[in-house]
Amino acid sequence: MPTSSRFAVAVHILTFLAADRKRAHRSEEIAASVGTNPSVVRRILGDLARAGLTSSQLGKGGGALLARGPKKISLLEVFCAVEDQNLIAMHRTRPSQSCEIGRAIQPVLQSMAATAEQAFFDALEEHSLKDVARSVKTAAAA
Amino acid sequence: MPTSSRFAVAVHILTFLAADRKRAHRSEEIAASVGTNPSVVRRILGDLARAGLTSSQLGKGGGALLARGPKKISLLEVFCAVEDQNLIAMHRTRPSQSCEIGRAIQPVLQSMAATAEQAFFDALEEHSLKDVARSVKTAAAA
DNA sequence: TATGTATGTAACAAACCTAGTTACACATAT
DNA sequence: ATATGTGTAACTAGGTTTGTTACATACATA
Repeated sequence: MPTSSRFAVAVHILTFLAADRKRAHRSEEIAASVGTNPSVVRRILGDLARAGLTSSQLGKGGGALLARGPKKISLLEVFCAVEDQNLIAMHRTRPSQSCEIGRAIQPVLQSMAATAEQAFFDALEEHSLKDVARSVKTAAAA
Repeated sequence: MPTSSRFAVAVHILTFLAADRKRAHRSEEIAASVGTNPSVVRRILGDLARAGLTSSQLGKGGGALLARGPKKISLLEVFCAVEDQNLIAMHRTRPSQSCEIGRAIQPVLQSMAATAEQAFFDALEEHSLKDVARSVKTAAAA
């Protein structure tokens, strides 16, 4: 169950920045494209900056900039910057420790979940922001 | 972000059933192992039964049973039975349709998300309930 | 240096989802 | 008939996400 849309918004923001790297873009400008509030954009830009994917300039003419070329930004990096990396959650309550299954199930599940999560991450790593930007441009031209 | 623990609970329930297929197990008995309320177990058993993974018997001596051998139940089936299959959510609000990026980003993202989700599913499919049951038994013996 | 601009972040509300709880109708074995 | 156990609805409490507002701070520029 996908509860957060932060990854989608983050990729949108980065694609927006990638489309014109000549100047900084204000959160207000980006928010208009995303269809949300500038503050929401700044919140996510905060995560992206902390992950080293963007930088920001204050004051007049300021805004957000891509910190490196879109070819060098993978979707995995974006995902890790803004989303919880646990795709599979364990029990909310602790299983009975007096039951053999209750005692042993979580580590077993964790390790199997880890292989699936790793496969997911590996696939995300295959796509770069450049790929997204290119596909968007192609779709827009059609 | 993993908001639901249904998959973990479902696997726990099925592992419990797999450990003793000779008789039906009551939701109360299973709930004690999981550490939750019998009604929560019955709710998830309902999903599992709808997916054809378990069956239930009413009345005295009743309870839940595995509908087939644990070797023939993959974790992917369990996941699909109880969880939303979209690991990556799109924007909550609709992006600006007057912006090229806003118009094109979602299908592009969807298709890239689909490859990552597929990789996740493929990995889950590699593990059967039997694998889980075996690992749990091994861990319990140690 | 003063001014205007844009960010970063906190605080709060609204909407939504999950899991726990209770209750009860219905099916089934004995 | 009776006791047992499921299936499901309804409700609550708790947590999370996003939208919104507000404001201190940093920076460019005149």
